[in-house]
Amino acid sequence: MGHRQKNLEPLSKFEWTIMNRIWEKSRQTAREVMEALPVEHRRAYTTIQTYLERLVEKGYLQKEKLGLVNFYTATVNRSSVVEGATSHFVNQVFGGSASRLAAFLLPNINLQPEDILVIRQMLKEAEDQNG
Amino acid sequence: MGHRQKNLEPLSKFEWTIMNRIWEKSRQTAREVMEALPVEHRRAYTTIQTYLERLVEKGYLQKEKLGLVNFYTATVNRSSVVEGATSHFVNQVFGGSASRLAAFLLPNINLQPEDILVIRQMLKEAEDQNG
DNA sequence: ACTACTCTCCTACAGTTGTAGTATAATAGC
DNA sequence: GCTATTATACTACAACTGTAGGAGAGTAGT
Repeated sequence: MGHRQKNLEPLSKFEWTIMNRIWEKSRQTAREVMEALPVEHRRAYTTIQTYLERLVEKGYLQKEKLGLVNFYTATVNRSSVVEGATSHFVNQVFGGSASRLAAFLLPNINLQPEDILVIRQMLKEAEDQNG
Repeated sequence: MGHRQKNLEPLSKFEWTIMNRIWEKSRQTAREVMEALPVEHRRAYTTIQTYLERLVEKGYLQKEKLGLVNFYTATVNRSSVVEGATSHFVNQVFGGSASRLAAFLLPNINLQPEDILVIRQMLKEAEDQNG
């Protein structure tokens, strides 16, 4: 499954929450991140700061100070991180077999008719590629 | 997506490794678990013991002492734990949308022709169920 | 100039995870 | 009966994760 350019420590639970926000909005301050969090993820302002700093140390974010305020931007793109996390998850839980994951998922989720169409289309493409 | 009967702490990385073995073989001793680990997961004997004890505390395993030796068995079945972990993962990484996960997976994995057949069949069933 | 606000930076601390040593008890071989 | 082996129970400890308080600096209002 593809590649990761850097060798970053995996994201923890709450770090994902933060990163998701930053990927969505690109340039963010601590306050902006904090205010965007849904109620169940509300934390003290300095807690958000701590996470942002740790994410800089881990190499996921870049910090830029404008005037008083720090602005944070992602240094890695979301899809490469998602890819790493997914393949790690598939290894851990499904012994590396993504089709076992698929087999598990499909009967358990509520697919909308349009999801089904999309997936059919992708299957077709996968098939054509393999000849 | 289904339900979990108990409210267990999530498994950590190495705990998954251990649990996978126990689910596969049912009743296991520390030594058996240890010897089954592939080279890259080799750990000291007492490390394995520590993990087994923690898994008992967390409620995933049950311990039974026969003579000197402790035997460990799973108290929860694999698929319910897998289900919990999968839905947690999907929430964290794909904002709760399993079809986004599917959309991500399909182009990135190498599906065998028979996997494709199986998935088509499951899609059909999903479709029939929704009417 | 004083006050209130808000930001950063530094420090702290408990819980979890990864890792294993040590003391002690039972057992098997000689 | 002594010795080597092996299992358990207990203890330890560093790194990482979740959480936040306090000190100090800049800024806006009065």
